[in-house]
Amino acid sequence: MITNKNCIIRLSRYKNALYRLRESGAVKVFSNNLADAIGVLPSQVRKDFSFVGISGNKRGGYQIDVLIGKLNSILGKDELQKVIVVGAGNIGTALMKYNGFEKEGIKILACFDIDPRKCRRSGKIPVLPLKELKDFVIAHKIKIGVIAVPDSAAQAALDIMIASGISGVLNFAPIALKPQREAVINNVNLELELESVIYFVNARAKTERGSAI
Amino acid sequence: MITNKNCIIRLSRYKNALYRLRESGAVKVFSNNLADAIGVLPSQVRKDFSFVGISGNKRGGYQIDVLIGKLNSILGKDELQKVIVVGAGNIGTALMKYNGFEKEGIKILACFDIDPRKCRRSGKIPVLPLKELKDFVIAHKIKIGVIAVPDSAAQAALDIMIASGISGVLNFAPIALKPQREAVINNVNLELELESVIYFVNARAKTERGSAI
DNA sequence: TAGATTGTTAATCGATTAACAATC
DNA sequence: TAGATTGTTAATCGATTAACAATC
Repeated sequence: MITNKNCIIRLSRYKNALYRLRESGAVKVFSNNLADAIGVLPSQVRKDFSFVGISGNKRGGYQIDVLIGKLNSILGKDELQKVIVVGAGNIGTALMKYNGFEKEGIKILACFDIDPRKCRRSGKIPVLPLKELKDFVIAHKIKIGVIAVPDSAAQAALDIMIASGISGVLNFAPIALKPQREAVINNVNLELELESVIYFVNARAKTERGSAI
Repeated sequence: MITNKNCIIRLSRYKNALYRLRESGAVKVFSNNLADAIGVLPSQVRKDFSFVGISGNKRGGYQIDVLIGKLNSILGKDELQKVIVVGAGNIGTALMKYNGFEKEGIKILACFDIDPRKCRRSGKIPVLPLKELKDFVIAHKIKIGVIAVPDSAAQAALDIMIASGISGVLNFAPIALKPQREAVINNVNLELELESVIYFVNARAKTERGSAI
């Protein structure tokens, strides 16, 4: 099994590039085309494919249709991926309104919030009371959830999610979560992402000033 | 100069942990305390400090106050970091409403949108017409910007930003951007982050089914 | 066949971890 | 002094890149 997150993300990028290539009329593709398309080396492409057991034709490259099919299967696009969001705040709402998930076969079935004033049963994606999370997740056999609650509520949210059978979490709370049993947790910390940009810009500015002397 | 983004992110985490330690009354700290606090090895802590020229006292650890000061200086917290956001959609709005930036010395001065209906001069953070971006960025000497516009508008947004003097960008558009001159670009792709969780959950499920046979 | 491309093995690179001499 | 901790050097690890035999 692959454990390299970068590899998975590249597989997604290959797939997106392949859709564009197919639309422009291409039928087959070589590792160097794909490499150019996403900005890596051809050997990286072949290595990634080798990791996940994708093979092409010596000298003949890869059939785009076949390749898209294989990548979709590997990335879990064969079936609809059902997701819930916990926390109907800014980030949670942004995710619910985001249109890009549908075309990727990802469907946010519901959002949950502890604040009854934020709950709305009507609407394309219902916002339900947190209490209902467990039954909902079990009923819909949901495995993936997003945590978009304040820091102080994040661990409790995770505990409920895990207890309900969720085993993969995308976490936006800037806090280290401890799952009660093994789970996939992917942390996205927007503050740190912005801080890292700030650091590198400032560092560059300092270096340039320094070297100008 | 450090080029390792992970290292910078750890420095931020050390700093946050140090604030907590100081609040609980601690005055000095050892590399293993910090390591425990953020979940890395003590040698990683010392290595990171060595990268950025932070030194402590042999046998005496590090003075928390001094250490916080040094980290803040390295991370650019000495001065207010002024940031603009381009795109007043879901993500842009979520960032504007997010309260965590202020305590980190990050201030979103304004948001810009091409759609005049989204513009509001009043309000804590004004939403201004995109046309005004250049003058605003020059007038306020802004170096950092966030791209939160749809894919199709992202490259144009970057071009305007770069032309206005911005040299660091946090980009939420799921597209590869090409800066017209050298710039720091940090891409956050929420879709890929979620897809990677989905992959690892599915992969684990498959492996477990496989190994159960 | 000659030439091009894959798939895999080997080399490189960068980051993390371990080890340990210096020293407080 | 003996013991503990730093700071740095060396070893390890994992991922990326290069090289090349296999082969279409």
